[in-house]
Amino acid sequence: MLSFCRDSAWKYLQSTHLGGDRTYSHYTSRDFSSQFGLEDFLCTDDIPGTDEDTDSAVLFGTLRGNVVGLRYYTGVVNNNEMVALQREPNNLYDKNAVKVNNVNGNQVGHIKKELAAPLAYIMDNKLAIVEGVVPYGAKNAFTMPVQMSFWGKEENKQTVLDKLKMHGFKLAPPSKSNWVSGRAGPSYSAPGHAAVQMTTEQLKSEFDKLFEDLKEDDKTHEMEGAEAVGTPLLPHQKQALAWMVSRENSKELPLFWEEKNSFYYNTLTNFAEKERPETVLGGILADDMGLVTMCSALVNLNTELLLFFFFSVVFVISFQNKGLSVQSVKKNDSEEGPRTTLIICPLSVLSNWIDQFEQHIRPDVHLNIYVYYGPDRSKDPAFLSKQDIILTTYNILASDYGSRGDSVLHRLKWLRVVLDEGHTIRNPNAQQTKAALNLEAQRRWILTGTPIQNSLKDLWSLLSFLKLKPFTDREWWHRTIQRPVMLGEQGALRRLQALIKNITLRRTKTSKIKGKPVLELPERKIFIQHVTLTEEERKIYQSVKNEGKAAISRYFNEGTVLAHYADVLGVVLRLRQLCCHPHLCTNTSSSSESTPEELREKLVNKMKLILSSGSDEECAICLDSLNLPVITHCAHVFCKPCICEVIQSEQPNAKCPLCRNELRVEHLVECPPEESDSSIEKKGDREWISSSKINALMHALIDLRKQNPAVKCLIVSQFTTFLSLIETPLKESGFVFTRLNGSMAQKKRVQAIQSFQDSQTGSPTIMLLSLKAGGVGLNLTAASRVFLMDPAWNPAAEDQCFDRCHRLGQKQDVVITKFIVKNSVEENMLKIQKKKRELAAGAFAAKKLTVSEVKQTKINEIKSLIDL
DNA sequence: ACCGCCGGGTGCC
DNA sequence: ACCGCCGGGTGCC
Repeated sequence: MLSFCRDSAWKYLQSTHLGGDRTYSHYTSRDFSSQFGLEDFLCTDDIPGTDEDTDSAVLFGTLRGNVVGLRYYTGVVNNNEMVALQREPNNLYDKNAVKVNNVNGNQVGHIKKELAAPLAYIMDNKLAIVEGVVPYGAKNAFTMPVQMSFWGKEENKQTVLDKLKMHGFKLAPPSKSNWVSGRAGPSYSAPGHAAVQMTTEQLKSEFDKLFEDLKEDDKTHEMEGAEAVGTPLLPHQKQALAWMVSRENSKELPLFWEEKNSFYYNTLTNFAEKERPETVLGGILADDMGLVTMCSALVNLNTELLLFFFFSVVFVISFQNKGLSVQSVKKNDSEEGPRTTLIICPLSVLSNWIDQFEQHIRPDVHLNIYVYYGPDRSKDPAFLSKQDIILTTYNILASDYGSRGDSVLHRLKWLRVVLDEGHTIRNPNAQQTKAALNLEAQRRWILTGTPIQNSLKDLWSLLSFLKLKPFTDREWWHRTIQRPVMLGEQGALRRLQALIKNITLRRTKTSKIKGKPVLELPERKIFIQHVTLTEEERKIYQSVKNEGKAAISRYFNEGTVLAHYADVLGVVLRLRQLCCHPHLCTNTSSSSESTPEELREKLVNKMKLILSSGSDEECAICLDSLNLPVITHCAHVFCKPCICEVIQSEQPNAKCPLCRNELRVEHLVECPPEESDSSIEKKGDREWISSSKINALMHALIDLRKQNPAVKCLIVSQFTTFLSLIETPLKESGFVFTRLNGSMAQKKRVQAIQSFQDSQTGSPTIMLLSLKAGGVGLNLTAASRVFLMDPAWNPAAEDQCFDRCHRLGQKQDVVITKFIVKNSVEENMLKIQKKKRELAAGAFAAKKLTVSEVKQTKINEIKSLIDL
């Protein structure tokens, strides 16, 4: 049965993404490659052995032990209730102490010391995860039994068994009845009622269906927009609105809770308490139309909701009351409780929210909207709590939260917190996630196009944010849902489905309302235009390629390819740059030993290369854009706060999350004060030359202008310096253009977007856009042509970029041109992309890969990239 | 009796 | 704890 774990469906579910673990040491080559934007190309499933992932755990066996000292603690349990075992190394009486807590986190007792001794060793060395259930005797006065399950990696099994044996304990071998079910006890997994395992296909298809259109009445019911909303709502918006309003007014017990003789029981953990578990007022809006329309639609929806609560009347009344006006607002002022909605979004979407509020709220309705952003942001709680809406970004939230967690945003209580692009918080260890989870709010919403990106694990932070008991604690989520689902238990999958259904609204591009598609968009066509390098360009390309090839061949011969990954990717990066323009490739070939100052400079250069390549500006720890980037001696770039936290928590022997090299705070090199403009100018000092790609682009642009001078274009590249180089011929040919970079200040961004979207003659017809400059929300519908100057590793990133103009509001067909250099790494990238797409879309029958096979795949991909 | 046995005091880690 | 364990009291039959 366990062999199931190793097949592909399991892999699919367990994902290649980072997920919830306690240590940083499981960061794998995937994150490593993400520094170079290769994350989706290399198919880097976690390499076993570097991964502390609990999902790869198997059940070693079970053991009956005793909980003692019950009379000293207030925590109570029920028979068959799950309990948590927690190490208490600072216990005065026994450094091996292991606490036993109930689901609510209240201490029930301790594990008897004889057993605690081996347990402490096992837990401290992370040899196994130990989980407990109290089978009976819950009402005992002094001691009670506890049935323990030991889960861990196969290779640790023997150590665990030996350690226990040394202390005279022996695990009962795993048997079906006690491992299949994630449930707490026999009352829920009666023998003979054992869970049915699903086939790979079933599991995959069930998982895909998790977020499919839900046909319940409460989700197809429509609701009219508030009077205060200036624009009429589309049917799917009305639906969503109705659903959201019903969620915010819900009086229902949360899922998996039952009321039983004046107690509230959790059916997953068998936990019971007198206090009613809080109803989750909110949920997840997971419209994948998001990529096209959802920003505007959701903002619209949220405006409604905000207004709805703002006016503090039942929605139905508010739209019946045609005379709704500012007076109603006043009424709210006297009421108790928080009145402010806090919206957190990526910086790239911030201006969209502002725009949308401006566009959709009737001008005579006054809302206090404050953008909590920038160095001068007000930190006056009195002022902030008077706002109706506060907009801020994840980075601001996280940096305010800092290490002490006492920011003004965290001191205030909110009427509502809305997380836009909610998957931003999928990494439980990220500072942004921690900061978001610690906000106090009455109502909580998550907007995301991708609720589960790759893994069930991604869901935990979201549920935790929603304060869905008992999942706020990762252990209960893992024990009751995540692991049982991974193990293919049908009951668990049903529970998960019920849960998702209960709290999410999802419509897809293909969703229909009353037989009509929710959304109709103009066509989108993609053309690939091949570019041939000039002889001179080809010479340079070939020489760099040969040099790189030689180095990589050497690594192959030495068998150290994976160890030299950074260098390999560096070669690939340089080749990609050379396809665009010879000046992009600033040679950073590493030479032998050097002085600390030289080393420092080299590191700074390397960091700048990574930052300016535009290919990826993510920190592998928080998975978000780099905040105060620093580079380690092993040449990996992280947010300073993120890496400092890692170093802090792993003291004294902190290791790089990416390569496990030794790390020290004093070795971190910071990015010197921004001189991006001057560095561009420096490059400008170099005499400008064109390139084949630029020629191809200019040719197309001039042609287009002849046909229709009003057509607007996006010129997209991952390399911001390339965009700078393109500026010169644009100016020469008299194009009016604007530009949007990831690094631009908010004000400038807004300006750039507004001027581009403007339809007046004389407004810019071209926008230079860095591939990842904008989040999902960025609205550039003025453009109907896109020129993608260089292929992205991640086809999804390309699609997301195209969707910035191919979205609601686009009236014309969108034509996309991808420039691809013939006989180059770019063509190989396309091939690999295609292969990957087919693999993802096709049958899910791909065989399980062994460690060596995974490595071989990677090596093959490197080979095919540089024609080895 | 450097034992056994009795029965009171006592009780997590 | 209606247990175990500890350590003091005690001691032929």
